[in-house]
Amino acid sequence: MFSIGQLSKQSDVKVPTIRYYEEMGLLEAPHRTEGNQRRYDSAGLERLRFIKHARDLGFSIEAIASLIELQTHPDRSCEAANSIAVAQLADVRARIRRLRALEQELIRIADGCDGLGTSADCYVLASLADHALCDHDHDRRHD
Amino acid sequence: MFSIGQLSKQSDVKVPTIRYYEEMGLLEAPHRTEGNQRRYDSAGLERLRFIKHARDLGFSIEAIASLIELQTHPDRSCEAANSIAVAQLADVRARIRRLRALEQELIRIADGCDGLGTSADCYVLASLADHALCDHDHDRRHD
DNA sequence: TCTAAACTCTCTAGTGACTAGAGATTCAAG
DNA sequence: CTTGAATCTCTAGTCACTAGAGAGTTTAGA
Repeated sequence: MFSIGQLSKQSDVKVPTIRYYEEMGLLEAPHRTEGNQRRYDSAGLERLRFIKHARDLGFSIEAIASLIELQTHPDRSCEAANSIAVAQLADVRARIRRLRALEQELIRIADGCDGLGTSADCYVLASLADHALCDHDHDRRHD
Repeated sequence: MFSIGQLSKQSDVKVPTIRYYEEMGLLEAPHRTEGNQRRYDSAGLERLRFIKHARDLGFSIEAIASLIELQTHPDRSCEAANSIAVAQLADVRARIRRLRALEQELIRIADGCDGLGTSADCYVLASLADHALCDHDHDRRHD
């Protein structure tokens, strides 16, 4: 039996975050002591590690909830799990593409300025002021 | 003279976002009509485009505030502007690195599952449950 | 057994950069 | 002068936490 603090250490998830996951329905509410403190068993730890790993891979809480749903029904098809993973991969790849475009743009901007002049003729500031100095458009939504 | 709606169209920034930028101190509070509506001049539009462009490049509101500070003091050294841009570039590159690691991991996970089996022996779920199936560690903070 | 330190409880509020909506007012076109 | 679109302020919601207050509980040592 673990206290929430012990669970936190074993899983590398902070205590308030564990309570948050419980509130979000990702973690089952564990037993309580007479004094109302949470006590977890190893199943709880396993579940938390699953959540942590999925969060580290960038899955949303919602996606994780779906994955857990599947996990608790071993007889179901894993089609849904597969498509969640594939969607996550596509999302990561789209972010990488956008960030690479930003990287190019920022290289151009940063290289144009050595930081030695005055801000009146700073290429960084000029580039931001005048979109025409850009090579191409850039969208938002890169994070 | 533009209304906030016209400014919005010219800049491709939504109306509530313009008001938000004003509240955050990025945009000067413009003149008002007798009926209390905002009226902007072309300087306001220019400023807003600067902000939009910087946001598109991923600069934080705080970083943009610093850049604007510099912009309004043309005699100052642009060292700070340069280092903000360089820091932003470093940040983008760090994110790309993390996302690439995630991409590899997700490829491995998604490839291990064709979606045809049951969730009991789904490689996606197994991978998430058992961190040992991973090639390496992955951090959070990728977005 | 007592005490003190460490831990845990619930609750509220804050983060960043917006977005959504209510309800009231103002503007511009016909 | 009317009507409909635009604008105003204000509050609350988003996501995934994080921080802090103030009260109660557990545990290790004396």
